[in-house]
Parts: sequence; C-alpha cells; structure tokens
Amino acid sequence: MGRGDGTGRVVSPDDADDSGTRILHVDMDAFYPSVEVLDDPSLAGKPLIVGGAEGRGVVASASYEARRYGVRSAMSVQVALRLCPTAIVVVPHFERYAALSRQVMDIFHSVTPLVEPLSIDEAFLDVAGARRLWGSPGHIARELRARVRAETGLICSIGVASTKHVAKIASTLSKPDGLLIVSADETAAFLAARPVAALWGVGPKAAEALAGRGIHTVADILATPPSVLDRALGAVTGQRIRQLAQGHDPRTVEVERIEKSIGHEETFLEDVADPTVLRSELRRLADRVAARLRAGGWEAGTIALKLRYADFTTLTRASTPAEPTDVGQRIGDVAIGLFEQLDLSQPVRLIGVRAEKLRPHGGGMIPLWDDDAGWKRIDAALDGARERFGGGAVTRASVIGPRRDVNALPTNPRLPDVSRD
DNA sequence: CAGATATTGAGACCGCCA
DNA sequence: CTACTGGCGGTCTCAATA
Repeated sequence: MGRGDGTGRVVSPDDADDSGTRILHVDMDAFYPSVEVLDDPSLAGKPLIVGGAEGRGVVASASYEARRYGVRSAMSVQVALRLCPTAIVVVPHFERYAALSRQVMDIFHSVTPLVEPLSIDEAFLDVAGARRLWGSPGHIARELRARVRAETGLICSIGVASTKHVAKIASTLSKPDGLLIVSADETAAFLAARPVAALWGVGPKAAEALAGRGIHTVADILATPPSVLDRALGAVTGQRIRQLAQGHDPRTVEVERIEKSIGHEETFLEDVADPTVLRSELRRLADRVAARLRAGGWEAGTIALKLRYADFTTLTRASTPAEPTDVGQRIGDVAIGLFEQLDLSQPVRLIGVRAEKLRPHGGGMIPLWDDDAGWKRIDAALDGARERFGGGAVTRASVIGPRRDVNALPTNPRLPDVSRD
C-alpha cells in the first residue's frame, strides 16, 4: 500500500535497534522508470509513465515525478495523461528489467542463499545465519542499499523486522530510498498504529467491510471481539488477520516455489466479435501454455477458459478431461469446447487459457511421485501446515523441500505486481 | 477507463455411499 | 425396492488479493 507518492519517508538512524530481527524486505523504487532513466539519462527528473502506449494500455509503473500528479499503477494511460499531460510515456522493456533484476538478486545472494523473489523487483531475505560473516540485519540492510546503488545505479528501500509481514510493511513505509528497522520490542506498537489496509490480505473490499464496523487501525482489530471480526471477513480470513495484527507470522523465506497453474491471456486492441478469430487466438494461447507445461515437466489436469466481454463482465469456464495433458492441440480442443458453450451476442475484449491441477510428468524429469496418492499425501500435509500457520505462503516446496532438478523449472520471470511499485 | 499472471477461499452443485 | 438424508469429496464459478 503506502502513500504512493513518496512523501513522508523514514530512514532509521545508524544506531537503530535491530534486536530480534532477521527478515529483510527489499523493494526497488519506481523500478521500471528508474531503469529507463538509467538507459536514457535525459529522462532524469521528468514525469515518466511506463506502460502500454497502444490505445488500451495501463500504467505499469510511474516515476515519482509523475506520481506527484496522482498517477498510479494500473491506471489507464489515458487517465494518467489527463492527470499529468507533460508525462513521457515509455513502452516497457521487460528484458532490461529482468537483466537488472538478476543483477540485484545476485547481490542479495552474495549475502545469503535464503532469498525469496516476490516479483521482478522485490525479495525477502533471511539473514539470521549471515550475522557472523556480514553483521547484524540492520548493518546488512545498509550495506545492501549502498551496493545496489553503486553496482546498478538503482535505488531501493528495505524493511527490517522479525517477520515477513512486518518487514514488508516497513519497506513500504520507508519508500523511497528508505530503510526502516522495526525491532522485536517495537513491533506491537508499530503494528497497532497502522491502518487495517496495511495488513497482508486486507484489500479495498475487506477494508471497507471493517470500516463499516468502525475498525480502522490494527489497534481497532485487536480491540474487536473475534466473533465480530469473523462475521465481517469470514472465519478463515478473520483468524488470519487477527494473527497478523498480533504480530504472529510464521511464514519462512522460501527459496523455491512450484507453480500450481500456468496461463496466458490477452486483451485485443479492439473488441473481437468474429468467433473464427477467437478460436484461432485460443489455439495460439493453448500452444503457448502447452510449451510452458512441457518446459517445466508438467501436465494439466484441468483447462480453464477466461473471457471478458466488451462491457467488462468477465467469466471463466473450466473442464477436466479424462486424461491430463501437455499437448497444445488437446488443450486447444478443450478450451474451444468450453468457448462454444458461451454467449457470443457481445464482442470480446479479452480471452485466456489456463492450465490448472498441474502434476509432474515428462521423460522421467521429476517423478518424485507419479501417482495421485503421493500428491494427496503432500496436499494433506500442506493443509495441516496451513491450519497451523494460518494459510499463505505454505507451498508444496516447503513440504517436500527443494526439487533436485532445478533446471527443469520453467524460466518464468514473474510479471510485475503493479498494485505496488 | 480498466493489462497479465497467479493463488486462495467461499459457495453452489453433483455423485457416491451408508 | 424406493425415497429421503446427511456426510464427504470433487468440480466448477467467482471474487478478492497480490
């Protein structure tokens, strides 16, 4: 969350207390625009919008100069330009961002192997074991900020805390070019003062549900009877939010993640009414999905179709064929089968194909288990872990440990999370 | 005016079984 | 033999969130 425009940043003093901390959350500041400035210094200091310039684009990221005018991620470029007419619009150069991202992640890896990339410009680090070699978490954070700046020319902000959750909130608060350390002792007071929307999992809808009951801050949550919270958010979410509000977050830094679905979708430059065009697009998307499945050694148990009409109503339809598959032809067949059942009285804006219920497959690459019972055991263990940990980042990787065949993982740089920086 | 990708949970529905 | 019921698990759709 955060203010977004970079006002009111915090930098912990050199002698800040970092006792009880071990988690760093590093977040690059205005990553895409900053890379663009790196590659074209004449852009420095100007309002920049990185986003789809063609007609229907949204803002992927904006420089702080543009944010001052109210420009935000996920806003349509059209609206953004109305807010800030002098802004320069740059089309994204994802290859460049990925290259810089690798460079930054390499710097992190020089301190600890326990690096969990969250997106192209964000990572958690667990530095508990790096103390001997590199010093305290606060010291490491200062070193990393200096090194990232010196070696890449980019600016980042870091939150240091005893949990992922608090570290993430701290980095958001410290932006841009900030460092915020929240010692174990300070955590309760730090959390209590936050707005509810700062909590992981509380978005606009949940925040509104809470505001309607007079719950605005984390302190309010702690003062609210559990039954009231559960009624407002549902039992599972209510329980998790309460845990986070109390500073409980047992999620660990996970080096490996195994994806559970793989998909592609695309928005047309202009709405499409011709079913022949739509079917051929589905074929293309299905082939791309299939290629990624095979690259990762997966096959799909379920195929889902996503469709957004011109009026923005969105629907999904899914189907589970008798046999799982990684063949583009079959995935396309299933997707088109679902497509044929839909109403086409309105033109289509977006269409997508997703493979779900992934299971390992392919040339003996990773057959840790090739039977359903194996995965069921894992998922049962996961459910247990989720119950104990309150959901969230418990993944198959965290139960079965790292896969041996790391190279078989699809090269799948996560696309930017534009809801933040 | 509103992109692309991924994960999670709730609720509806359905079939199987005792 | 059929009808009803409740539990359970799987599938599907959708909303919310990151």
